[in-house]
Amino acid sequence: MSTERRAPLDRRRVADTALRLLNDVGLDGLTLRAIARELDVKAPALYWHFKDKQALLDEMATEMYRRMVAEAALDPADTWRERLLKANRGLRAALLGYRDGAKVFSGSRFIGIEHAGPMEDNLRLFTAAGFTLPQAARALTTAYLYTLGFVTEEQGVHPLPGERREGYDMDERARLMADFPLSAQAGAEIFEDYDRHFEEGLAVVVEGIGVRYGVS
Amino acid sequence: MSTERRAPLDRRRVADTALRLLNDVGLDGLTLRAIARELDVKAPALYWHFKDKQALLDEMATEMYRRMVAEAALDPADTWRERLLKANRGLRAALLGYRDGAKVFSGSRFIGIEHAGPMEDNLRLFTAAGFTLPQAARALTTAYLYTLGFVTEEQGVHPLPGERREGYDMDERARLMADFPLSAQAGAEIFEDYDRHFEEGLAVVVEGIGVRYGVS
DNA sequence: CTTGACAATTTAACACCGTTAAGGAGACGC
DNA sequence: GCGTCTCCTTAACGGTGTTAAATTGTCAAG
Repeated sequence: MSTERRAPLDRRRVADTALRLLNDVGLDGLTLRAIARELDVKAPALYWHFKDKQALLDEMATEMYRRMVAEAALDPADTWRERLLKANRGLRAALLGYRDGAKVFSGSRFIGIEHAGPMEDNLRLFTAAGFTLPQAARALTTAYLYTLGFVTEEQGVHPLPGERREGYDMDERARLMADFPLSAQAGAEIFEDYDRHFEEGLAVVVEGIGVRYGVS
Repeated sequence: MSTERRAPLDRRRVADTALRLLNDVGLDGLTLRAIARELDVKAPALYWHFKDKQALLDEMATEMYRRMVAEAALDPADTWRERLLKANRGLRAALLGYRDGAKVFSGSRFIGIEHAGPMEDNLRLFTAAGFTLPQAARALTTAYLYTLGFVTEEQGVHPLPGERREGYDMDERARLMADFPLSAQAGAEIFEDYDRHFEEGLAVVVEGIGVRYGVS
């Protein structure tokens, strides 16, 4: 008689399912009822594991971070430049892995202290390379904020890699911009090849860090 | 008998009222019913002027932009460095002027082409300074994305200048971080003096642009 | 004047949302 | 066999964005 009882939920499993669902329905469609349905459970059951929806989103962001660090094995022999590039490329890739990933990430806070380990590694590497601690913190944060801003805008245009959001009619745009030739030309380029543009901006930031803090 | 009829609404007045209300109630509290109440009108009336709530938010973002450019009179004699600094300081100040300003701004799109004028000015100034057009576009965008990322995070901690959001208990943080001395020390500094940190990161970006594109 | 068209708004309703309160089923120690 | 604790369900509440239909005021044409 199939008295098999489903294993009880836990925070990680809920967050995992919610992250999977996120790619189908987006942040707007990510309702507690939809998540619960996916878990074969009713919505209020989630309140046993999370005090409110924000707590669930926090767990999701934390889970995203866990997967990110699990994927990018940091090489202790990295130069600070390599580390900065790898970390921010990895961050972008992780965020792009989920629809509205950047919004979820930047709208939430990590639970626990799991982020402190990699952070400590990075700070140690940077201070060893000649940065003072405040400089190291500023360098890492500045690059982090650039990446977050970049992906947030990117996902406004490309909800998932490959997909393009409606409302970006390039032909109409060109017509409206007739009186602004530079903007028209620049804009046409800006909305394409995000990979290259990300690298370009990241290189600018890295270069700026090296120059401003006198570290090579 | 006071047959005075209220002047009919228009998009700008609605956006203006909504922006004023935003500072009181935040993005979550900014409901159509609340905006309508403020305008002495019922919620569905707003649908005569906007096709949906996102269209209203787009108008709000556009209005924010209008006020920003109105405030920062651009000097055509600026060097590209001065222009980049002024523009991004102005952007940050404008976003900080509204609770959740960065979220509203980056979650919306401009209506019309009002942003093309200043953009054209900037591109002209940069190309005249020796940048190629793609370089100019990348330089401006990179700084813009840094600023947007910065203020987004900043407003996560300080909803309005001066106010501090709950849930950032620094003492408890210090205790949890006992095993990560560098992170603990860096974090303590990161969460303070946003003005200085913004300038620091912006200087890094500007410096990087100058070096990478070989313009001084 | 009356009539009709049009703009701007209200009233009423819908489906859905996050969240809470109360209770029930099963497992476990005493 | 009984109480306790965990985990979940059922039912409900107030609030949300949004739509359809009816209503009011304005103004031009006949």
